Amino acid sequence: MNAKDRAKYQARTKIMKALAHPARLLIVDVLAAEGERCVCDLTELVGSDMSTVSRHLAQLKGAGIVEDDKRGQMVFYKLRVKCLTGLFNCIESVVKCNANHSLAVLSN
Amino acid sequence: MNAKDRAKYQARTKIMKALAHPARLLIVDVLAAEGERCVCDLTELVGSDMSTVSRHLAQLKGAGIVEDDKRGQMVFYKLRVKCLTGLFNCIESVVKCNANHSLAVLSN
DNA sequence: CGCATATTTGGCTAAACTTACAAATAAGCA
DNA sequence: TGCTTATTTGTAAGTTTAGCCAAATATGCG
Repeated sequence: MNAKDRAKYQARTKIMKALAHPARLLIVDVLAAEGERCVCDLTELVGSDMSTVSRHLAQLKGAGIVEDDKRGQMVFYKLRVKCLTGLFNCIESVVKCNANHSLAVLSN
Repeated sequence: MNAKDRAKYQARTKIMKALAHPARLLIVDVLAAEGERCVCDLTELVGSDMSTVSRHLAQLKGAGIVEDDKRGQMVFYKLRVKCLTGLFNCIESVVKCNANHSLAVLSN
């Protein structure tokens, strides 16, 4: 594999890693459904320390998934890309496929 | 957030984590393009120790993304789901969006 | 059976990730 | 300015992950 391909997979990996955490998936889900939210709202939603949530948001931002907008003393985050629906549909289909498979195994 | 939602995000996270590694993304890409491959082929492709590749494959299998089929002394892996294209399209659009943004920043 | 090949697993180390608390920064308001 | 609130950052501890080598397992073949 050449350097260009390696860079391609590294770039993809950064995005996948940013999404590979329950709190961050929850945040993305909420932002997709409801538009922008401040850190304080997301902190309450996630239920972790605000510093932890802030770091989760920094990671999503670093991957280019969200963008922030400071207004007054609050910082609002929103999605930067619109395609997340397709991505989650795929993940969900894997989840469902796994569930079906588990049921099939149980019924043997 | 209730227990059901928590389980939902945990299940999604498992799948995202399984895909959050350059070697595993490469493997999935190749399997999507070329169908099944044995561990030996994938080992050469990835360029790591066979034991490492075997563990990558185990993780993909554990997440329900691939399935294995032992024939003789070789084990063949193939994708278990077909939706990966949509998922990669999304990731790629984030990558491209990031690249465009970087260019825009550079040209300021 | 005895040997070679393909794959997985055990064990270990180094690196990365997650998290909370405390301290620093920034903005609004009296 | 001094105080309060919102957010980020420094730091440290605990957990997870990645990687390799060596050993175990499984299959095929003479």
